[in-house]
Amino acid sequence: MELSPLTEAFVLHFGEMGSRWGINRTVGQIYALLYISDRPLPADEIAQKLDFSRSNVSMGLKELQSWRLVRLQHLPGDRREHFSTPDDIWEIVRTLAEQRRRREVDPTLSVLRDLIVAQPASESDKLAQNKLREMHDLIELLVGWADEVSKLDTRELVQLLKLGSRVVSLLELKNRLPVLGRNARRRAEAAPPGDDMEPEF
Amino acid sequence: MELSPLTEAFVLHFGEMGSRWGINRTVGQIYALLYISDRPLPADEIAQKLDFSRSNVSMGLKELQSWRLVRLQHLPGDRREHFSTPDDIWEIVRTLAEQRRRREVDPTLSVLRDLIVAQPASESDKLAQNKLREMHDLIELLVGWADEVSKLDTRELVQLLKLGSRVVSLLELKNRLPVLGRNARRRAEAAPPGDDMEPEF
DNA sequence: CTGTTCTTTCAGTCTTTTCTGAAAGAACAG
DNA sequence: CTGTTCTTTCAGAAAAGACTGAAAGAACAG
Repeated sequence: MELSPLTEAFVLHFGEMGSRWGINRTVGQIYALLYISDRPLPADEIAQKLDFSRSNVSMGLKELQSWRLVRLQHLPGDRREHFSTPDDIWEIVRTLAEQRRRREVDPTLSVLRDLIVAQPASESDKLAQNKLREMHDLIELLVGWADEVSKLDTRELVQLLKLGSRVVSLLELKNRLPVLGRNARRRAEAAPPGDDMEPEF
Repeated sequence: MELSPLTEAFVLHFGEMGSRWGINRTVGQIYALLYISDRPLPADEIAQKLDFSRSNVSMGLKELQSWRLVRLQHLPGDRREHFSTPDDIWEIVRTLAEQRRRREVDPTLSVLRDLIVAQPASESDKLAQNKLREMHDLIELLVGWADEVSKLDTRELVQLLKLGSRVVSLLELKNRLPVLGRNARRRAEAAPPGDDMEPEF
């Protein structure tokens, strides 16, 4: 591996973490290298820097492309394909969330729904179905939230995250002054129609 | 596997998902079985139901205990140890988040910090350090947020999640009427000291 | 076309991880 | 103590997953 010690440390750690999150070590290292590089890299250079076979890199890049995590581009005067990560790290997070959802969360919700509506074969199946419903509702709540906030632009999202749990006191303010809250919200830009509070708030 | 079709389907899917999230399939299945069961199960019963060796179950339970995801209890008149998951699914989510953070996120932040303060060996190391700083700050923002909201009780948390991105309009209301917002917030219970808005809001 | 350069595929090998059975250890009832 | 029941450990077997080299495929310049 012919990398600066800094890059090497990052790449190795990231590969390790990847394998703990269900991503193969090689793929994690390739991604880390692309992320930390200041320019798009061609596959043969990745292979050489990480000391993997060229074919392994090809497969890793294929995997990363299927996750939409890397961009392919051609540089003038070079026939090779060059790969890079998005410049905006928030875009990476959004992509990751979106893909995990599509690949793992949605299929899980679908399985849970099927099992919840299935005819229970016993009393204990009925109890089990209650548990599954609880899990289903929780996951749906979380992905619903994720959907909502992923619509925000980065500035708003950061603001929201920085506010953290203190947002709850805003909520309480709103509950205490419902009329003011509503009117003010009507004035807010970008409020889509049908966006009213749910009854329980 | 001597399980009702419903349980079997759930256990198999959960095992599959586990392996995509860096959790071994067996461990995922054991957890799924404990979750869906309406009573604590002893290890030998798990082994028999899932058709694993008794020793495999022992190792799986050890793993789950190290994640604090299962509870061990003794039933009167039975010498065997019985295992169960918490009744409150939100507690499971909190534990999972806490443990992943302790095991993966914190070590990553620590590596990133080390690399960011290291002496760069080149111009390109300096650029790399900027990228690492960006990643570090993003992760810190996310875990800071997670810390904050995990302090909320379940009712508040659900309320917040249901509100989704609409919370942004509350934020905007607050920005527009800062004095009112502040006064109202002072009145809110459970507002810890030093809880003022950051200057940028 | 032809030759060159780059990319992908895949069968087989190698590595890592998971799983098992056997044996040792622990807890306790009698 | 002793025997019984339950649990853990661990070396090796089995399975899964990752990686490679060789060969085929694709893109294009001349």
